[in-house]
Amino acid sequence: MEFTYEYEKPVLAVDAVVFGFDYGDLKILLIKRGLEPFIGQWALPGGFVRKGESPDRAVRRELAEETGIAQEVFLEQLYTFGEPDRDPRGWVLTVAHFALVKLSDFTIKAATDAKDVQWFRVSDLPQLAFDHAKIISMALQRLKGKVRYQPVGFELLPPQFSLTELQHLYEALLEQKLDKRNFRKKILSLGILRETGKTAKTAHRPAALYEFDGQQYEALKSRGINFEL
Amino acid sequence: MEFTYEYEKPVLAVDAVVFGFDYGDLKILLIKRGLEPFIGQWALPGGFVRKGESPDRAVRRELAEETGIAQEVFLEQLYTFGEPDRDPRGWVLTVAHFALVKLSDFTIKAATDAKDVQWFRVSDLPQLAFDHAKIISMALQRLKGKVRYQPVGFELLPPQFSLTELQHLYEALLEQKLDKRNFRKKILSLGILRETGKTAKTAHRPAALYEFDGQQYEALKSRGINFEL
DNA sequence: ACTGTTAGTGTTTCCTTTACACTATTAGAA
DNA sequence: TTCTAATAGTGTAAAGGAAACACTAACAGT
Repeated sequence: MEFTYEYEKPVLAVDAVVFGFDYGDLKILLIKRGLEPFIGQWALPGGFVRKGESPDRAVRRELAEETGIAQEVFLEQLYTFGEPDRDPRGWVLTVAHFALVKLSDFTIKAATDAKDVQWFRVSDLPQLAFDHAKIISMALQRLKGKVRYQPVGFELLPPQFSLTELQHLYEALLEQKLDKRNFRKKILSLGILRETGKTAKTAHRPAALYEFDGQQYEALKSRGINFEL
Repeated sequence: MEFTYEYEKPVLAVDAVVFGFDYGDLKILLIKRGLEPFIGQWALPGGFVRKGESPDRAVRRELAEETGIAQEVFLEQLYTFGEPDRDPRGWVLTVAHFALVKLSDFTIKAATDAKDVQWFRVSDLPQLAFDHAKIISMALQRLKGKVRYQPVGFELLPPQFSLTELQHLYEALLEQKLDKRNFRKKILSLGILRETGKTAKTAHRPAALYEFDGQQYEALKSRGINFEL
């Protein structure tokens, strides 16, 4: 650090807004703080970055430690919050991320250790520590924007799903009802879905289950889509 | 800093990718480094964040100091680069921003002090210090994406401009030729332009000059546009 | 077999996007 | 003063994509 010794340094933290989708509701994973400040309040999962670690790696480590999310998840940097007074402990900068997970993959700690890790409906969030409400609000805005030109929504669904489920997800993200026939036409025309042949078992007509065609999906993700409905 | 003393801290820097537009070319403002490391090489304007300062404020201060850009400019956070080995001095995190400026506003230091502050065509950049090439590449990608759903391009033009100039700008940003008639139809239909009545003076038929309708423009910026051409 | 419940399917209308070529206006030169 | 060079400015038709809309199909459970 030979050229920079004159500058004071901030503490570096990361946070993650983890989105999940369940029975028609968009949800966020929160943790009840066990330490001061804001002890007992709900907060985003996250923590301090260690030396030699990139923010990205730090988030993944924290997610694994705090919530049991170890597998590969969609993770993207959101924004860096650096207002000098955002943390009562002093100068703490946080690089906020947002993640999309398939709730089916893990009923995680949120089930076992259910007291301090919990899913909350986006429409029904508790009071939050720090400036985390602001972070969540920005994450939501970003997710809603993203959905229109990238097929990210799929990251939130189980490996196999019905078109109706997919439609409910988009309706939740876009906050509007969609026409069933137009939606199916559009989605199928993207060419990223494959029929599995399986059907859901229900007390009524069973829905055909679909899955992604990995390659097509990747191609489309980089090329971008125009998803206006 | 009572709860966090156990963590090593990074040095915090900011950088700005400043875009300008001039005679059909998209340009970026670079500074020749006067200090080690990378002395004598071109780099993005930027510097260290001081305690009590937000990254946003730090960028504006650095821009004023290093390039003379004092006025209000469009400035947005781009991405935070935190790879542990990105700076030979040690752990230096940078919050990169991108800015759009009207070249007409200031022939700034880039003219007077021309040796160490200079505009470079995006298509013709020199070798860059640190990971600044990567930062620029991301800024370009972001700008190109943004142009499609926000009328940001206007930030790069002088207060009054002809439709042809505007079209050239969009062609440079989107990297494709546009049809003149369709372009004009689309732009005018947005309702954010106002004819000034003035004309450019040239050696041929003079073009009508337009300016923005401030309110309409703001409304549209927040609502977003769908600018596909 | 009947009921309740959700899955699944096509067509028409409208609007937006695209493709396309000639006339108008000025400065400057002859 | 006329002519030339250079860019500004203008409309329409065809095609493609989005939007609106209602009924039949399949299953579980009674």
